Amino acid sequence: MLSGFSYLTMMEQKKSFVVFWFRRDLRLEDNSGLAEALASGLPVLPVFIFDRSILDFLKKPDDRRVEFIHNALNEMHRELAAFKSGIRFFYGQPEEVFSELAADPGLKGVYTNHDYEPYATGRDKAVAEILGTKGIPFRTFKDQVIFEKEEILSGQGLPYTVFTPYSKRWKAMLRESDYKPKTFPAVVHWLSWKAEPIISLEEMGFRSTGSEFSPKEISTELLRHYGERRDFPSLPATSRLSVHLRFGTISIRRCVDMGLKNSEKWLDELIWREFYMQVLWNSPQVGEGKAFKAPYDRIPWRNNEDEFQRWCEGRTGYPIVDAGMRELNETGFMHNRVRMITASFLVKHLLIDWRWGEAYFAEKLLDFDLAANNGGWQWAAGSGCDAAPYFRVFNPVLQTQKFDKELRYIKKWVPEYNSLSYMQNQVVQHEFARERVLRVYKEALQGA
DNA sequence: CCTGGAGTTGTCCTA
DNA sequence: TTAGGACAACTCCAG
Repeated sequence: MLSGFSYLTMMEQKKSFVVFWFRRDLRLEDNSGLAEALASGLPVLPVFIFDRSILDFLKKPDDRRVEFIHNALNEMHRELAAFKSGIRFFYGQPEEVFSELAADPGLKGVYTNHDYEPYATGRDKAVAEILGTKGIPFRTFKDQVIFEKEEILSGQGLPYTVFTPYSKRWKAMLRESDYKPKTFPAVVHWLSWKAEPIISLEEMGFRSTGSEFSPKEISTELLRHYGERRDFPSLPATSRLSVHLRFGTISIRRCVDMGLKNSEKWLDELIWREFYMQVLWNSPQVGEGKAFKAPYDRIPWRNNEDEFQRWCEGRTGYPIVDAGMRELNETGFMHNRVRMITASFLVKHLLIDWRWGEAYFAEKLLDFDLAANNGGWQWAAGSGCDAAPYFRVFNPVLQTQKFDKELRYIKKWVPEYNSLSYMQNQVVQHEFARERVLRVYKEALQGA
């Protein structure tokens, strides 16, 4: 669906312009590629493509992520109206879109930010080739991370596979680098054109869920207490910025600045994000269903469908596990501590393949990010890069005593936690499951 | 090449 | 009641 494009072609034929292509960087401020496009001196036409090959893959019409993206774009679209401009929206395949765009002799370049996932790199390569045949430069920039790809290497020149030395090196490099916000030139030229309203969710087969999105402000007060409060799921003590970092509605440079000033612990979380991104970049097989540590692919998973269903729906009979799954199902978010508990439970207590859990989280999480989700699941399963040792089995009861002693979180999501029928219906007994997983892992990994 | 310290988030048993 | 070690070695990484 490329309608409306011919108007632009006719109007702009005489005039040179460049395109800025938004993807995971849905903001106008401190946006590397956008700042570069504006610095080109030519009028900038902002473009967004609702990518059919991604949208057609999504299962449900009420997808919170599509709605989030839609909202973020609409906001920028309205801001750009003040400049008599707006985002040019497309609904289709990126290759098709750029074949059409490249037909305009006025197009002098396409600017965008680096996107590191396997699908994205393939897509960008194809787009670069299409543009290349017309002699149109495709210029891409680092924006969503401080350090990317192979910028952080060990003394042996290899990518790190252990977090702590990686983070030390990351912090040392930060001290010598310029991570300041990318500012616009004094005079900016947006392409002036008669922009149309954003394509509706309904036109693309989606509908609004009415979800409320977390604010993208960071409270310095929250960050100052982050280290000591972040593990308690009943407290509003985490930043809730994961979704904004996922879609680029907030700048990583601004976050790092806040972390440096207010919370080393939170800064570490931002470094974890980059750590897992570089793991995926340097070991792309982890994104294709492979265990980072190959011997872990020998584990004979039980993969009981009924038990998996109970885990998905929050009916395991373990209140802290069920609370987490219900929070996820109802809101598209789950507190970090509870992500670990639910993941450990699926993999260790139920002996279900971590890929099943990874796929379920991928479908449900508003802040879903391939690198972080895969890294987290492989960490929980023990199969990952810098994984938890396999004999570390979370005890749901002890975790509750430590992190939800007053049962506030549990009562919110599992009000029937105290009923006899609920308590008598545990999917598996902890002691039994613990001994079973230790035995199965040990046997599978023997001689590895 | 060698050396040695260290490794996100835990649990359980023993003394 | 509480502190310490086992759990499993292994590999990473800096010096």
